[in-house]
Amino acid sequence: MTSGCQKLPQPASVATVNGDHGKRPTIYDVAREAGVATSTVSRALAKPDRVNARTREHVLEVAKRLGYRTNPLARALPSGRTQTVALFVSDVTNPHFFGIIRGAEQQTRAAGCTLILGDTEESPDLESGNVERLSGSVDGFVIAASRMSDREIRELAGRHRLTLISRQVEGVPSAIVDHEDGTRQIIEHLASLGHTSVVYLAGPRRSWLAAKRWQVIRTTARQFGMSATRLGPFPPAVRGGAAAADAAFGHGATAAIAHNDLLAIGMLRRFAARGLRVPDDISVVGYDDIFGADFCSPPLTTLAGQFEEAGRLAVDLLLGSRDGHRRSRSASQVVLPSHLVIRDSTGPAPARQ
Amino acid sequence: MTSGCQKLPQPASVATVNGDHGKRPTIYDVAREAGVATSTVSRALAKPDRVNARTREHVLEVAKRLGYRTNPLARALPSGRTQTVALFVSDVTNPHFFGIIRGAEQQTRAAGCTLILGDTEESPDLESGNVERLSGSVDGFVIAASRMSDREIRELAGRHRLTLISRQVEGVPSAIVDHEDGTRQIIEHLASLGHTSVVYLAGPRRSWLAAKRWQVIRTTARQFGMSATRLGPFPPAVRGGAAAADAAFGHGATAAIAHNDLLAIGMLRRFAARGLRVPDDISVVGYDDIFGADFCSPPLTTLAGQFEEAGRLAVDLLLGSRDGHRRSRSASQVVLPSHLVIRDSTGPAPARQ
DNA sequence: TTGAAAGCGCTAACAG
DNA sequence: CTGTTAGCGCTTTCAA
Repeated sequence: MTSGCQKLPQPASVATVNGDHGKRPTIYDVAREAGVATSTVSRALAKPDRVNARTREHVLEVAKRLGYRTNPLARALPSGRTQTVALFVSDVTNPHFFGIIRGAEQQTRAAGCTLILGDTEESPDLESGNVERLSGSVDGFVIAASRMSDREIRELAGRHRLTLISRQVEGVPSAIVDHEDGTRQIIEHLASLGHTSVVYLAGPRRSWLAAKRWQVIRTTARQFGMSATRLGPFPPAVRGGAAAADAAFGHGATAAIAHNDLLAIGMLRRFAARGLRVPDDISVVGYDDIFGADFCSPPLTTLAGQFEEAGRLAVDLLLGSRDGHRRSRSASQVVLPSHLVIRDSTGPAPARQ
Repeated sequence: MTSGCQKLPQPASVATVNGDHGKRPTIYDVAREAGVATSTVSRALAKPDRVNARTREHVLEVAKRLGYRTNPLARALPSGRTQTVALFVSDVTNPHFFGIIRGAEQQTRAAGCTLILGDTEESPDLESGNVERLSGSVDGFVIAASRMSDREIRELAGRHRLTLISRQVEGVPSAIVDHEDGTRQIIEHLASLGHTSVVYLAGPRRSWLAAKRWQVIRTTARQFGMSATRLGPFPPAVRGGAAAADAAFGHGATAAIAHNDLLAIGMLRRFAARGLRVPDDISVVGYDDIFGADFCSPPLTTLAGQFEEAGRLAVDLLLGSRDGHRRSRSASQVVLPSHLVIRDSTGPAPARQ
């Protein structure tokens, strides 16, 4: 199973290009060439101000001449600091994570570190398994839309540096987009259009977001005198849309809130295929404002948020650049604003027949 | 600049959870506890068949009891093998790369390795810079849609293990989707619809694909008695579509081939905004069949390919699992089949006025 | 300010 | 089959 990574033929022309017998020069080579001790080379490279200016210049010059490149592994061994951060998402092909990935990548790079990306395929076991596997080669973890239980997360956070995206667990730093307030906005929007009955097409059973959203939909709907029903769970992907659409239609609601845009887009397609008009017959709302939400038919009303910023923040929290000073008792739980983007998939409730 | 990754506060309750003073047990701990030498522990872990069955059992049992986890850094230092592969894409937010990323991730994991993802932002310098930076922490590189020159790539391939996706360079292993034949299919399709004049909305100047495609469009169009014009370059993103659409319309062609689906979708939107009908007034074709190509308006005719497989293959080629035996003189250059997906954005050429 | 030397945790000869 | 002993390349006391 792990055999694939064993035999690695050398690059074709290694000897041709690299003069030094194909081996990278080490600080020993530099030290010898420069006539100083290895520790001096190490200092000149890592903490330039703790070395005489002239020797530093000299060492650096020699290092450059020899084409010296510091070996990150060797550097990491004593310190344990790998300058690497791992990001796990539940599905790399879900456009929802694009912004998160991009933001995390940017911030990681800005901090001089490297990002490792993992796909956990909606599986809590793959999440914890990956953490264990990479623990040791990574300085910390960012988990987006974790499917683990609060207990598992807290346990993991106790043993590893860990921050969360789109998930809140007490005592664990996190960055989320305000979907509670956002969900309220959705209900208000639907209420203002005269809808009195709404269904929520739920996401995965283990999704914390799905639970939270349903909770807010339920209580807010009640405030507005609307009936609310939860259907599902459905896979949070376009392919889940057919079943979701049929369920929503079967229920007879005039408005449907899908767990995410992928599901909503899938529903749109199914409605079209069945000859139902959106929003005339039924209104549809999604979450995330993903790529495509603006050009599907009809363009989707959806809750947008700063997910790229969430990615950046999560990395910041992990590396301590932002919350470093005020490390209060409770871990920082950042909530980013969200706003409802109203497009054409929502409209006035159809007149009661 | 690299300060962000320095100070890393320990996880909150490390002492609470971890009995051993918060330090991970090493093979020394296991060896002492098991009453054997460290080398025996090492063997029991790494090459189980080179150790007495009973001692192995014992060692493994002790290791588990102590919660031993092998330190990948320490393991990698002597061997230089990090069990890690880096994948660079020119833009992480381009859905085109989803399949590639997913395929590469899968195959890497299947080989017991870990994938590092990098965004090179369309910059050849970032590509080579990233390679240099990660060289040493990675066993090899996969670069998708490289913007480097052939010379640079060859030079890099000489010093590092490297495979390419969507790019062919002599002597460097690669996996591409057959866009030459695919482009031919596109032209044939347009010709069969009666189009006699086609424009190619070109991708980035440094894009090898863009150059290749134009070349095939040009020669094939001639064979079919069509006129072909290249316009651009345009940014290969939705936002590039407005300029591309205007240019295509201004040119007066009845068919437009966009460098990729992102650009094509952007064009579709611009045409709609300007009141032009697709395909009645102008036909539009894209490349990649990305997420969204099937539900934009109108759904896009585009060239589809097995990009996920390309991702898998590139990793395979890198790790040597597939081409290991037949390491012939010329590096393997795999070409995957492509096929034209005909949707509603192409139609009969408008009658000549 | 610089050098000598002892590791970081694991692997790989080389003996036994 | 198992133990001893060097390293891998870099950092880091501790002296000088």
